[in-house]
Amino acid sequence: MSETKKKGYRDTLNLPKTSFSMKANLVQREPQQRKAWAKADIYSRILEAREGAPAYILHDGPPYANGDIHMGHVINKVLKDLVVKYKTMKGFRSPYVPGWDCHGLPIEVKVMAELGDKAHDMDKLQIRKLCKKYASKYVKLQTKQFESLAVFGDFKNPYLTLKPQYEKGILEIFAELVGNGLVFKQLKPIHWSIGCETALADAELEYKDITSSSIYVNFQAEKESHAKLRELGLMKDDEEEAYFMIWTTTPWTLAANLAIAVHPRLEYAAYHREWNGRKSAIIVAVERVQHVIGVANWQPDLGHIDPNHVVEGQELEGLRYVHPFVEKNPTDKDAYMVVLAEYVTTEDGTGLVHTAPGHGADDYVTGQRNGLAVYSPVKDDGCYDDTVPDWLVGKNVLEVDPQVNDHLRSIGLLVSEEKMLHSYPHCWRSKMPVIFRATEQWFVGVDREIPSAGKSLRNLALDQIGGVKWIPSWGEKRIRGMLESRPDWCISRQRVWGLPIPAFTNSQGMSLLTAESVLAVAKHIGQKGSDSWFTDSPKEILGDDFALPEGFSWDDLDKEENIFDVWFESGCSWHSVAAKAGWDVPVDMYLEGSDQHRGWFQLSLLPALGAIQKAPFKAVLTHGFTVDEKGMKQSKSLGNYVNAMEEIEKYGADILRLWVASVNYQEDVRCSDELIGRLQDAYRKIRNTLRYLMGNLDDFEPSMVVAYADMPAIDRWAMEQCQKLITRVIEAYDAFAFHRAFSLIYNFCTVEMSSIYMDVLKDRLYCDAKDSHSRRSCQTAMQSILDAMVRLLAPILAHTAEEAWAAMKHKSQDVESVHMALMPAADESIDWRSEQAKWDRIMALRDEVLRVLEGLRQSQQIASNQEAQVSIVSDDDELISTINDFGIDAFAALCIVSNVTIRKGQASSVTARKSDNSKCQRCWNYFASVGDNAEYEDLCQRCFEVVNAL
RNA sequence: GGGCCUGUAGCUCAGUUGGCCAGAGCGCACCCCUGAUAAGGGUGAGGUCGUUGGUUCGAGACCAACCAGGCCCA
Repeated sequence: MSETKKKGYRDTLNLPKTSFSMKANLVQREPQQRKAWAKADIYSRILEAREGAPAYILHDGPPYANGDIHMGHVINKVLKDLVVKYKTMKGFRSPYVPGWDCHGLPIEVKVMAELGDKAHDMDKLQIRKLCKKYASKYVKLQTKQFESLAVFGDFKNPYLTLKPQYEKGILEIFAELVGNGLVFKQLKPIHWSIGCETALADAELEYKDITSSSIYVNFQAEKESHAKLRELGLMKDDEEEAYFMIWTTTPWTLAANLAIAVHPRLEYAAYHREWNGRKSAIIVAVERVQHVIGVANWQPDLGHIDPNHVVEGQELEGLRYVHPFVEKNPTDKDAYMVVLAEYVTTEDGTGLVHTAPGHGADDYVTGQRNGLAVYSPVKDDGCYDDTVPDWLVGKNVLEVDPQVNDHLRSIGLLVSEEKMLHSYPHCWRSKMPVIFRATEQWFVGVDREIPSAGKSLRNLALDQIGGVKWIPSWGEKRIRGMLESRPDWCISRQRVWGLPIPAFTNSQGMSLLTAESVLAVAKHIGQKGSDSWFTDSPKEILGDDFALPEGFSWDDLDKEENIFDVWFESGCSWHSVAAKAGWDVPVDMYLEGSDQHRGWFQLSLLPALGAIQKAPFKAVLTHGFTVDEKGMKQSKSLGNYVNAMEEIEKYGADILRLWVASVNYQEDVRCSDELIGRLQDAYRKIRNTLRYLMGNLDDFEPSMVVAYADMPAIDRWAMEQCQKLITRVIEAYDAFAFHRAFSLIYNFCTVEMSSIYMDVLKDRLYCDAKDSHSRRSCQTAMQSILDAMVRLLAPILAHTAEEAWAAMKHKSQDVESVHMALMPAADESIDWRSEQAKWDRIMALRDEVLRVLEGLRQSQQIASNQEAQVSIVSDDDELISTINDFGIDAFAALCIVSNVTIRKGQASSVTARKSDNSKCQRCWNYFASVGDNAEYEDLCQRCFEVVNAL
């Protein structure tokens, strides 16, 4: 036999042939695909294809229009796109309108920083114009970046919170809240950013560790309270001076101290001490005495408490003290007395809490309860006003602690000073520590009853979140906790880049803010945009025909200078976007990172409940954050930051999409270049599986289909596995468990297809006659599997599935894009469930055979499995009949060996050895029939027949 | 400090209401094929199930504490 003749048989084989290349070249190929999609306006075409179909609305939460996208955006947008693409393929009309949050501090701060000193010469409108330009720039940039991930959506008409029509929608909702009596103005301590000179929302705070001055200060009891103190046994001696000792980490707030709070049921006592000839009785909580002695560094033998004179806090109520350095009460209300508060603890401090109602949330509540003023002697810039002692006037409160401490020390009231490291809120933009400061702010009250609902916002929210589907389910617990404890929503900001709060005031300080006035403003701003608030007169804004309420006149009307919290703006998107697009509210799904329980989810819920008494969403899906490969927070400064665009440009969008689909997004997602790069292996396996299927279907036509019942058993097995795959993957998609869908498909490619079916099939596909029943049978199975797989993969591998769909010669549906196709449905007539046990036995025996063959290979007795013949002895009748039913030759083919025998015996065993037969030079099997035909003595009978017929 | 969440092989994931020696795929090591070839196949080695207690006849699964990490808040 000459070499040339040997090689000659190659041409008689049916080898794979396909235009679907093995190399993906994603980085080059994907942009072309996207260009083609854009040209065909795929997004619109898909929606047209679903005209009249039931809707599934995933309403986009607007990212902030600032900076390049990061891995968090990638996860978020890809997950959204997976949902939309899947629901579309399930037959829903699923429009996706992306949005951007365009107003707000980050942009304004950035613009101001870029302007530097020039900012002083510019008016609000000029600055707003630059802000708009800035936001628009990033909307454009991020649009490109999102589109490069193959996210399908109406990127030509996104929703932007700065658009007049969007702004109008916000004001319409605001009008509802005003009409329901939920909006009010109040002097209240709020988080104030000195750096940005504005109030901050909770969501705008970042907690960082800082070192503060922790001081213990004696407040001297007033003389008029001595009698009561003696009565309580807290003062014993006429020569004694009595003190209340407080502890604070914000010495600068002492200037605004108006009271001392004690817990009504905690025990307090006087610590009697004599030092330098002076006697003092220092009142502290009993539990804190030892601690105080420690920090004050007092010699224990110089003092004591009297265990017979321990009193409850409530007995101290009303006792008065002298402010350590403010000579005269600067407020018009009572001050400088002991009050009661439940929140006082003995975890730290002295059990007596310095209370400044203008500088703390708890303090404010306590102050209100006790008739104290909301005194906040700090100006916008963080400096004291002139109501404080001269030595403090004009000083910056963030720098003044040492001076306050020195002063207290000089007058002998500072007991102890130490440094303490603790977590403290900072402004997310200026990065400076935030202070609590009382200012006039607009609020949405969460505990005010809505007349039509008979419930407060808080109660409505708590009632309704149970009706929302939270994915994962603990989302409900999380938002419930937040709703239970959240304060009134401070919606005003003292900045320029945003939507103005549409209120007017007159010179008497009366506010004009009614549902009607807000709607009038809404109409104006809807036409002219929010810039018009700054340019137009109240009359122009409200309209000539607006009837001013009593007490107001056109010549005495000023426009409010505050703008809305951006969260209020984005929180109205369900109305400004969803409702206005004609979608049913509540929409089907909101999908964001888990931080949005406090952010967008909650701050969309509240306006919706306030306006329409309904939650804006039926389901809320949350995902975790990206962390580095060790599970640590990612940050640029730590150097564990993954640049999203670099990853996309390096690997291609489908790899990133595959990565997103492969991880369990409910937890934090570990992310690094290496981790993403590993998905290339999975991608290649999947791609090659598709390629192999396509390669062997080149000559297959729908007319050649073989009925399931007429198929050889192994083909039926493949069909069964395919139905199982479809069933499981659809289940996974329906549960939004994309990582399960991924792993099912990937394992199917690796095990059922590559390792088993496609390997086993080679002999039939390549060597059987081209149009033989056996070949057409497995091609039928392969066609069916390919068609199902491409569609199951389409939401994830958006580009690759499209490429495959285009390369397929035949497909189940006549649609131009795989993304318009419908998801496959399992064929219920194929009962894979009851066949499973049988196949498990067969495959287990196959595994055993393969192990034995590996032994032969290791000892160099065989190279390929085809060289072997196998003998199986079993004591298991059921197994023997299972194999015989399957067919002993079919089982040999399944193991890719040339011959298998099976017989009953006492002890079970699998043995193998090199075949006695000669090798067929065409199919490489070692069959007994090789040499039977004189014309082709190097062929087996099957190959002889095939070759002879050519 | 509080609320919510997470911690199973190097990686990504399974482990139903507690019950046989803890699974898969990838990766890795070794081997084979060269008619899926910048492919394909086989075998194998990898785990104190974060730690420590407890409940139970029996716990990766239940409880507690702790450790590590994340988000949100104070």
